[in-house]
Amino acid sequence: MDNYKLDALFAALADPTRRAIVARLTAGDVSVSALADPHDMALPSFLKHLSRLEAAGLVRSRKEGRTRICTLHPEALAAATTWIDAQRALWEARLDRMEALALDIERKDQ
Amino acid sequence: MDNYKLDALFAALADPTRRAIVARLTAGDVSVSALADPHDMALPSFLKHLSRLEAAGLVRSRKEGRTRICTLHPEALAAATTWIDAQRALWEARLDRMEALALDIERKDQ
DNA sequence: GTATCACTTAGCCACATGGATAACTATAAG
DNA sequence: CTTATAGTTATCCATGTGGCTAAGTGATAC
Repeated sequence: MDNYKLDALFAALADPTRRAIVARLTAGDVSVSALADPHDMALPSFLKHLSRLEAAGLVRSRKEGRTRICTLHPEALAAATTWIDAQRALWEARLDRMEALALDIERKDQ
Repeated sequence: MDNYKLDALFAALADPTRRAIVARLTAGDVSVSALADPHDMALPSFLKHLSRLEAAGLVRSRKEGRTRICTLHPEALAAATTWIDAQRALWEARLDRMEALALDIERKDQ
């Protein structure tokens, strides 16, 4: 459901810098420059990663004076796990059908 | 862990065509042309999507005569859910710490 | 009030990605 | 043995992405 959201979400997670940002934010809110510090990268480059996370709904931020504080919104991850779990369920359903069929054939063979 | 795998995996899932391929394959193995049929796209373009799924370990394929049969390998999805679950766990741990701290302060105030 | 700090915006560049066509290979089918 | 089928390979193109520098803005600090 809502394909474009999954696009943005999975794409946001498909980069080590952005995953590191998410991981860092699980420990609490952080300013942009503190978030950027461990990443060997110019600020504008780093900001692009942040905006992609915001676009995906994973991070929100508020301005406090001249600094911007970022907050994680882990609920956004649910869309990803929901999709993945749905695929696993379909796969299991298929295995169950195959097993049922196998039993059926076995029964008829006797 | 194994960052480059997560890169490929999340990137593979960040496209509606590729997610549709995965969903289709949960129902059983399919030849390339049958897989491609519902997608309004030239075969070579479609094949690129397939190769990205194979590169991510989500799909494998074998050749039977002149046709190629694709199989889903849903175990590959585990890397994604493991990472996501780890983030959720970190987030919960943080909430717990905050709650403990709040109780502590409350106690001292009395 | 001037310097500094913490972003922000604008623009540039190399390379990746998603799409296409055209031409090729290998296995059936007739 | 010729034709059709099912992929495959090689190129090409437009756009997106991840990085950069340079210059701007607005809030603090001195």
